[in-house]
Amino acid sequence: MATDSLFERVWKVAARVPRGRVTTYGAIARALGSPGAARTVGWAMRAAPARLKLPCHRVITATGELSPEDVFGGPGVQRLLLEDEGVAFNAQGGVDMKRHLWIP
DNA sequence: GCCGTGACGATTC
DNA sequence: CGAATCGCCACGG
Repeated sequence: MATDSLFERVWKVAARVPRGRVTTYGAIARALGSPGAARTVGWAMRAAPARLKLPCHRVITATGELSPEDVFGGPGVQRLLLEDEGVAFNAQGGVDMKRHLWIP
């Protein structure tokens, strides 16, 4: 363990995201000291082992857009999970980051 | 050590 | 306003 890779750091931060809140890839990357590694953060999420139980559904893009639904096992799954936690959505189908954006 | 790839981000057209 | 493009960084082969 102790793999100092960015991946593990991302997983650690993502696991700290409180319920009912969401964070962005760029925010995590920036918290890790790599503001331009937003893509790498998303990549880490995709490679995140399910056994970590990471609330990846709470990690969205800076525009409030959610991740590919296919990855969550079905369309609207991520949105349902967030709604269940009390997260509000815009008419555009995006998360209301102004109220739920959480930064490590 | 180089190339390709990718749950992004911001800018430009 | 919507779509397209470039740029960013890190990992795997």
